Amino acid sequence: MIQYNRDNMAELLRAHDINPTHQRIEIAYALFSRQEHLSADQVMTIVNDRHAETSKATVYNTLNLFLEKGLIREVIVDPSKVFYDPNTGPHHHLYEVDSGRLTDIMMDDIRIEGLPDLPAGMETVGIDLIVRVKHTT
Amino acid sequence: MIQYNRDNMAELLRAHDINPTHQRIEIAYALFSRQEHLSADQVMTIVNDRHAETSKATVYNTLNLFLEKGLIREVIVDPSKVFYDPNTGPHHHLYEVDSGRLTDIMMDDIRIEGLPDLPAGMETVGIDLIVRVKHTT
DNA sequence: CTAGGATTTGGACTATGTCTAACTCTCAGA
DNA sequence: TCTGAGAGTTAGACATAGTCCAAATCCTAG
Repeated sequence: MIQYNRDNMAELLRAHDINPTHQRIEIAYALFSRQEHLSADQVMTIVNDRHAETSKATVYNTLNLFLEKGLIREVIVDPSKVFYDPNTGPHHHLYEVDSGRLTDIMMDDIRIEGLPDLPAGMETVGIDLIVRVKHTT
Repeated sequence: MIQYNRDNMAELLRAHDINPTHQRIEIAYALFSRQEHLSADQVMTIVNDRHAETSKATVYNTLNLFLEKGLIREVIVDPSKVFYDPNTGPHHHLYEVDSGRLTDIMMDDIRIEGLPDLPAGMETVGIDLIVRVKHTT
């Protein structure tokens, strides 16, 4: 089990061709240390917990940079906000529609069969499987 | 093949326990006659094509009412807007990330196996499978 | 024709996310 | 040590999807 710290993060960023600045390290640390799905808003709250030091623009810039560089993945399940997922391996998602909680489903056992061939001239970017659940009251 | 017209729509609405008003009929007709995935914005443009006669508030009210009553389904693939799908049967979606086009995958042959059991006290609301593709070039 | 509930409306409002121009930081070179 | 250029950050204005609300309008039963 890897312990995440700021030094780790700097290496991780460099490995992805990202110049590791203070803000970027903090944002990466927020995501990777908790291995959770966070919205931009949540990232900003966490990073600015003690002293406000990172602006909204930087949070969005950074998350989009991380996306481009393949460091994180975005998960689109809620029309009102995007979640960012530090786990870029193949896996799927369980979304609790009433609480808004989003968790991983490990993919090892899931098989999707019978997908039709793609139209010519297209290639797959990704396959997202989202299981939406709610609490039975 | 069913021909969709305004009278059909009124019946359809009544069958779903919705009072068929002019605006609701027009909005339902826009969705069902073309069997396409439309955003709220597109619905509004279509309905107000000749003379502006339906307000933004009504479009949103109505789409949300249709959703509640199970007449249509929402498809969340793009962080910037929700699509509404008149096809409520079980099927999945193909999303062209570069063009923004969203189409159905009509295969009944798709099988998803190996899904883990749900945590106790939860029930499935729906399973969304989205295949994201882009044009090769 | 009328009253009252259902529906629609314009416009104000909220929230997520983008853009821009100014500012700051870093670091290589003199 | 100083300098300046490029990269990064910032506040705040802006864009846009969607919600909310009080007032106006539209049925429909009587």
